[in-house]
Parts: sequence; C-alpha cells; structure tokens
Amino acid sequence: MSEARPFKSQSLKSACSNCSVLELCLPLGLTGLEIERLDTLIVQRFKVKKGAALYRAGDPLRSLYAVRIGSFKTSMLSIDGREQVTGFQIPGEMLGLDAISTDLHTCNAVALEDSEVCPVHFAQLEKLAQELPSLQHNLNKLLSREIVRDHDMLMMLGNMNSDERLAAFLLNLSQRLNERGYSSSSFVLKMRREEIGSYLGLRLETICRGIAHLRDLGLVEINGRDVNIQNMDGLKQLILGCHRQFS
Amino acid sequence: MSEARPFKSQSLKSACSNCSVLELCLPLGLTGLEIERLDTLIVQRFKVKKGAALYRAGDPLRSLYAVRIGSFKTSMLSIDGREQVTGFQIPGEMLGLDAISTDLHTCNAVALEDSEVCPVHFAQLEKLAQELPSLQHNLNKLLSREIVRDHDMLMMLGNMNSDERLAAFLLNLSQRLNERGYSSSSFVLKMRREEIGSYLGLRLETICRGIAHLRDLGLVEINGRDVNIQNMDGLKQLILGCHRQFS
DNA sequence: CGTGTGTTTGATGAATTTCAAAGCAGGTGG
DNA sequence: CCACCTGCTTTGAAATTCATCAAACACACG
Repeated sequence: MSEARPFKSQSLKSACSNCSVLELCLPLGLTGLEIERLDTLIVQRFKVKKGAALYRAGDPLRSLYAVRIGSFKTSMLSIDGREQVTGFQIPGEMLGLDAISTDLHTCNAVALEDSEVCPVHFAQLEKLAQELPSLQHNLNKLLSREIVRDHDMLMMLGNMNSDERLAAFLLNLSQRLNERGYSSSSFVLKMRREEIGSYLGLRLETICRGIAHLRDLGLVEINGRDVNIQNMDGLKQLILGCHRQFS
Repeated sequence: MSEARPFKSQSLKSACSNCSVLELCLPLGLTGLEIERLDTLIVQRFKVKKGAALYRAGDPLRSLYAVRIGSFKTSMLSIDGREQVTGFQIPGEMLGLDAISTDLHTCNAVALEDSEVCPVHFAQLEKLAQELPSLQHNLNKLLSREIVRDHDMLMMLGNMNSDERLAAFLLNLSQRLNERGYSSSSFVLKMRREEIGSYLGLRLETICRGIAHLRDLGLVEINGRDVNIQNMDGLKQLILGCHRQFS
C-alpha cells in the first residue's frame, strides 16, 4: 500500500500533490507529521466522469472521499422516482460522512463535471485517528460541521421564500468557493436548474423566475450557468433575518 | 403534566444507575466495562424546568447532554425574532452534537416539560474515546446518524405536502418513542402546534388543518395534545414515496 | 441541420399563508 | 369554588405564493 503513492509528497500545504485531505484538515490545524501519516491513507486519487456515480445509496462504506477537482451532487431517490438533492460538493469538501452511521451510503454521489477525488479508507482513518488525538478531534468537528450546515439548510427551508432561498444559495456557494481560493463574485453553476430547485425545495421554473427577479433588482447577472454577483451586500440584505448568512 | 411519566409508560431501561448515556450507547454495542468507564464521566444529572434553556446559541460547549426524563426542542433564532425549530429530543437522545464543530452551541435547547439530563463532559469524552476505540466509533456513528436524520428531514421538506409532513412527523415520533420503550400508538405531544409547524416548515394553522384531515381519514385521533394512532399502516401509506419512512 | 437537453416565460390553478375571530383549558386570584 | 385571564387551538375567508401545464427558445453535438 505504501507503494501506492504514485506522486511524491512534498509535505506541506500547496505542494501536496496527491491529497486534498490536506485541505480538509489544515484549516483545523494538524501538524506536518500528522499530515504525512494521513497521506499514507490515500491509496490513489481517481477520476469520475461527468454524470457517473462515485457511490450509490446502499453501497457499503469503504472510503470517504475528498473532492479534489470538479464538483458533485448528493441525492436520495424516492420510490416514485423523484430525486431529492441533499447537497453540492466542491473541491476541498468531503463526501460520504452520512455513511458512517450504518456503514452503508445513504445517498448517491454523482459528478456534475469530470472530477477527481481522493478516497480515504475509513477503517484506516479511524485506526489512525486512534493514534492521533487531534485527527480524531478534527474528524468529530468535520461531522459536527455537517450537522450545522444541515441545520442552516433546515432554517432556510423553514423561513425563506423562493427568492430568498436562491439568494442564500448563491451567497453560500460564493462563500465556499472563496474559501477554496476561487472568485466569490464570478463563477459557473455546474448543476441544472432542476437540481438547484430540488436542493432548495422548489421547482425549476421557480428557480428561473427567481433568477429573473434578482437580475431585475440588479443584484446578479446570470446568463445560463455563468454567475456574476454585482451587489453582494444587496444579496445579503435580501436574506437578512436569517441569523447567520446560511454559513 | 406529570413529570415522572413524560410520554406514557415507564421506560424499561430507566432502572439503570444514574446515566442515560447507557441508552445512548447500548444499541451500538459497548461492553460492560466500557459503560462503567463512561459512567465516570457523568458528574451528576440535573433537572431543567419546563421552558428553561439547557443551553443557548453562543454558549461554549462544555458538555453534551443525554436526555434522561422529559423532552426538549432545539431551535435557532433569526434576527427578526422568528424561531426555527430544528429538532425535538426525547429520553435517550443526545443534545449538543452541533456544537462540536466550533466549540460553541449553535442553537438553543429548551425543555418542553420538566426534564432531566445527564451532562457528558465533552473533553473528557474525547479523552476516554481515545482509550476505547469502540467508544470513538460509536461517537462517530452518533454524529453521522444525526446527519442522516437531517437529510431525511430535507427530503421531507423538499417532497412532501403539509398532510404528508404531519403524518411523517407523527410516525417518526411514534417510532422513536417505541424504540425507547413507550407506546407507539398512544402518546402526548409536548410541543405547541406552532413548534411543530416551525419544525415542518408550515404555519400553526396548517398543522391544525392537517390534524383535522388525518382525523377525517380515520387515521388518528388527536385531542389537544393527546395522540392516538388508529391506523398506522394508513399513515405510512400516506407518506409512501419517501424512500425510507423518514427514519 | 436536425435532435435532444436544458432554460425561459406565460397563463392557470392549487396549496399554503395570512388575517380574523371564536373556542377551550389551565391557572390565579378574588 | 367560581370567574376571569392568558396562552393555545380551531375554524373560516381572503390573499399570496408557488406548482403545474404548455409552448417557445437556446445551445451543444452528432
């Protein structure tokens, strides 16, 4: 397995070639040594073609996945065939945390574009975490953060109308992209209107109309999937009343 | 109402020492020795009066809490003063998991009736978990299970109409009560209509009407806060289309 | 150049919210 | 013990938001 480090690991941050787990853990403050140990968990990163599933509901949990390049959606399917999108993941974010509960994945993870992930073998991660308390602590935090995110989502669905939800969605995406080093005001939506709608508890037509409204207000410029936020504060104003800006 | 019988009959498990952490961990299979060690974490259980806050958003995370007697709601407050309920907790369930993320509680936990909780000092829990791998594993699962629960909630809010949401809510509560040794068909709602509504993303009036509908269908008998499920299968039928029965 | 997938816009209708008012229950003080 | 609050629930009617249905458009791709 240690053979399976196809790329040299130059230890610290940006140099790290084969492992976006760094991005996952660094903000939480692991030491260099710990990161090196972590790197040994990454057998190999691999690609997922647009539209392909990284895993499906019911699959046994083997690995968690850190998105390295591209983006994913997670979704659940209801019996009548309708899809409920539960989240979108961009580079540096983690997939599969919900599977820890039952050792089975509870949702599908599908690539929204040609993507690349780093699998983190979960059993090995747990074992390593035993030796590295701060890693365990970070894993706990990671899981908890996901809970907080979901609560924010619940808050949004409970309190906001369609335009506010859309604004919150755009702001949230903007912020997350920014955290990962991308532009916060100019980005491309990798998902369809229908998927945004599912995520926000709305129909795709409502998303379209919402976009039109925000455009009419001069807050954003959206052409197809190209987004340009023109008045960030105005957008935030719209969703004020939500205690956090849907972090 | 009477505080000794929070939801109906006496719990089977409440005989156990002073620690409802047992109930938290037992279903996940800890050994007796591990449980003994766990017990040492419980400094003392204490009471929370109806309407009092166990903790508030912004409070530092000191302990997680296992509900021992009674019930709680967790909620977030928006600037304009509206409350978003994010969950209800009954005996044997855990409070505070979301705080691990930032070491600050992100929501308020308020007792719906005179209640009693077991605080579990979190730093000590983490330390003990270091020594007991299976405890750590269980903690991971606990966190993950919360994520799954939230996802189910998102699914519900995205796909169900008001009557279906109400049915799902009642079934969910019924099932959880049953798991804890209470009756699954006959119980008392400890929360107001408004709180149910907030939780389900609906107005209190809509909850009332939903109750009337379910009653007209002969599925439940609800007088004030007393619930009697008369046709469990019928209720489940209503929400079919949701891939799990909103576990 | 047609085909298919995704997006936009309009018109209509249904579900839910909002506003309003009355009813009920429990608790308190007279 | 009763009467009266107060907070919660129920029901009705009107208003609003969003979903649905339908059609046209845009764009990429073979």
